[in-house]
Amino acid sequence: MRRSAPTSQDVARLAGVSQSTVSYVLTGSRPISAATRRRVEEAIEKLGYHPNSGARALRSRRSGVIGLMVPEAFGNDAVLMRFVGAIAREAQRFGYDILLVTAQEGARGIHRVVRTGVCEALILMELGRHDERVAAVIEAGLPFVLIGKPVGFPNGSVVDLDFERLGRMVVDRAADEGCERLLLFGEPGHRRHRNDVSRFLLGIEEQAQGRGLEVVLDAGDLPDVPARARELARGGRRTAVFGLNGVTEVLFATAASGALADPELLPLALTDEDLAAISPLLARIPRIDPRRVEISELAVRELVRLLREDGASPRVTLVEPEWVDPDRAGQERPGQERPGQDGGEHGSTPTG
Amino acid sequence: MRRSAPTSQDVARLAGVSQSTVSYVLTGSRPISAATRRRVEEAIEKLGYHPNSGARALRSRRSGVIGLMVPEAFGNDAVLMRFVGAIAREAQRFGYDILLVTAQEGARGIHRVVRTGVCEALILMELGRHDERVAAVIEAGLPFVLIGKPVGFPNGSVVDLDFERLGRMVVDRAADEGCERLLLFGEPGHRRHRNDVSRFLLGIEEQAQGRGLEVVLDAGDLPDVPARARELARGGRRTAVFGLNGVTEVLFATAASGALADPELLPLALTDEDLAAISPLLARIPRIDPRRVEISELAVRELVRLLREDGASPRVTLVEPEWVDPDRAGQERPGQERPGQDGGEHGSTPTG
DNA sequence: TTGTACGCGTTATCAG
DNA sequence: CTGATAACGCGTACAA
Repeated sequence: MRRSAPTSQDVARLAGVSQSTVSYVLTGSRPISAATRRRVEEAIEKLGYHPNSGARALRSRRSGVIGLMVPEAFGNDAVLMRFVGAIAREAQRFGYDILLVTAQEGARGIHRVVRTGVCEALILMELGRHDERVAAVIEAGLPFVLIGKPVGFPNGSVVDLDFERLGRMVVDRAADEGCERLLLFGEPGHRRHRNDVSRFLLGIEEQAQGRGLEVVLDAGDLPDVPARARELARGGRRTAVFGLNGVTEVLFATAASGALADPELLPLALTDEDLAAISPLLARIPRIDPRRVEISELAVRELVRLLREDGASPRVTLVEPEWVDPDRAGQERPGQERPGQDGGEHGSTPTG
Repeated sequence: MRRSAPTSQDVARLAGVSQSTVSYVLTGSRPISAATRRRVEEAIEKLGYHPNSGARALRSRRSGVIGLMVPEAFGNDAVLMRFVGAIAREAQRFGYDILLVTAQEGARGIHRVVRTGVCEALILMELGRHDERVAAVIEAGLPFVLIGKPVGFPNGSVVDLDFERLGRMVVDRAADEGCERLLLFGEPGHRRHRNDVSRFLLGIEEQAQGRGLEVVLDAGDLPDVPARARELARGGRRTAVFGLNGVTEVLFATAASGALADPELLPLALTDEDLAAISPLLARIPRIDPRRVEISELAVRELVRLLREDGASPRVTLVEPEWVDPDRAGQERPGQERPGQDGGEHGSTPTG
C-alpha cells in the first residue's frame, strides 16, 4: 500500500509556515521573503510535492489542460501525427497538457469537456466547410484556435498553411520550368468541400489563368496515377505533377516506378519528408515544406496568448509554404528567399 | 459574459431534491425511486449539467483520465498514429479521456501526472530495454499497461504483437515458398536494443536454424535496398525480403522501382495498409497485419479491467500476427487459419 | 511580510 | 428511500 501524495499542508508543516504561504510561493501572487521562499521550495523538493490538479482546477477554474480535437480519420492519416506531436511538446513548454477529444464526439464532445471543466482551451483540426463544432466552441466561450482555415472564418484564431499561396507557388514553378500542363493527384476536385483543398484550388485556378497553364484536376485513383502521367507526357508537352497531403509520399514513390523517369514530367511534392533519404529515385523532386511543426507551435502559442493576455482578440496566422530544392549532389538546401517574404509566417491579421 | 456551468445544486433545486440525491442518481451507488430519478434526469437534461471534473477528482481521487506516454519520435513515425487513434476511441467508449504525456519528460513526467492526480492510469509505448519509466510507473502504484513487451518483463500488464512468432512466420513463409535466403531491411541488426526488434530476431534466428535459411540482417540504408536486393537475387538463389515497421510502405514502394519485379525475389511486408490499393505494383506482396487497432483496444480494455476489478492481477497478452494474402484478382482475402489459433490473441498469461 | 478562514462542487457517511 | 453534513486540497480576501 503506497501512501497518498503529499499536500500543501505537508509542505507547510515541513517548512514551518502556513498552508497559504505555500500556495503563494507557488502562484507568486503575493511577495514572499527570500528566506521563507527558500524553506518552502526545499520542502517541496524534499517531499516531491505537486499541487493536486483537481483541487487547483476546482478552486481556480483553470485545469492546465488544452483539449485537442482530432479528426475522425485520425489513425489513417499519417500526416496528423506531426501536428499532434509538435502540439504536445509545445504545450508542455508552457505548462499545459494535451487531452485528446475525438471528432467522433462532435459538438457534444466540446460541450462535455467544457462543461466538466476538463479543458480550459481548445484546438480544433480539420474543420469542414460548415462545421457544427465551430458554433459549439464559440458558444462554449473559452479560448480556442483552429488549425485549418475555413474559407471566410472571422470570429476566432486560426493558424494554417497559406494554401492559396501554395497553389500560386505550384503554378508559378510549373510555368517557370516551361510546363504547359499541371496534373493534380489525390482527387482535389472531389475534395473541394475541404477547406484546405478549396483554398488551394482557388490559388491554382487564379494563377493558372494568368500564366496560361492547363490544369488537370482529377487524375484518377492512386494506382492509376503512373499510367495517367505517362499518357499525358506522351503528348510531348512538358507536364508538372503535384499531389496534396498524406498521399504524396506514397504517390511519388509509386510514380517513381517509371513514370517519373520521363524527362517530360516535372514532379513536385508537398511533404516534410526528405525525399532523397527515402530513395535516390525521389531525389530530384523539388518539394514544398508544409511546415506542420511551425503551424502546431504557433497554434499553441496563440492559444497561450489568448489564455494569458485577457481581452486579447483573435488572430489569423497564415504560414508561408517553403520550397526545398534538391541540388546536384542530391543533398537538400534551404529554399530561396523571394522578394517580400522572409520565409516566416506572414499575415497575422486581427479579426475579432 | 457567459454564465458559468450549472452545478449539482442547480439541478437539485430544479428537481426539488437535495444535492446529494443528484449525486446518487449520477453514481448509482444507492437505490433511487423511479419518480425522483426521472425528475433529476430531466433537470440534468434541461440544464445541460455535467459534473465538474475537478471537484469529482478531488473528492473521489478518480479523474477519468488515462495518461498515454508517447515515444520521443512521436511525430516522425506514422505508425504510432494508429495506436493513438484507436486508444482514444476505445477509451472514450469506457468513459475515459486520453492525456498525452511526451516521453521527453521521462520518469519525471510520470511522477508529475501521478502526483498531481491528472491521470488515474497509464499506458506506456515503446519502452527501451532498460527503461527508467518502468520503475517509475511501478513505484507510482497506479494501474498501467505497456504496449510493447520487454524481453522478460513480469510485473505488469503488457499487450503486444507476438514478435517472436512473427519472426517464425516470416521464416516459414520464405522456406515454404522455396527461398534459400532471407533479407531483412530497416537495419534490425542495429536495432537490437529495441524490444520488438530483439524478440523478432529471436524468432527469426531460432526458426531459420531449423529451416536451413540464410539470414542477411542489415541490407544497408533505405536507398540502398533496391540495389542490394537485385544483387543478391542475381546469385540465382531465390530470396525473400522483409522489413519491420514504419519504413515498410515506403521501402516496398521504393523497391518496387524494379527490384521487386525480379521473380527470384519474394517480398513480404508488415503493414496494415492495403498495398494493392496504393499501387498495382505492390498488389502481389503478401503482408502481415500488425493488428495495431486490436492491440490498442486490448490495452485499453486491460487497463479498464485493472481499474474496475480491484485486486486484479496483471496479464501479458500477445496478439497473433495475421497473413493477408493477395489473391489472383489483386483483391485481398482474410488470412488462413492455422491449427491451434483462431486469429485472435493467444497467450493471456497472468503474471503478478 | 505572514497567518486565518472560507468556499470551489463533489462524494460518502451519517441520520431519519 | 432520502436529506443534512463533513471532508477532499487549494486559492485568495481579510486580518494581523
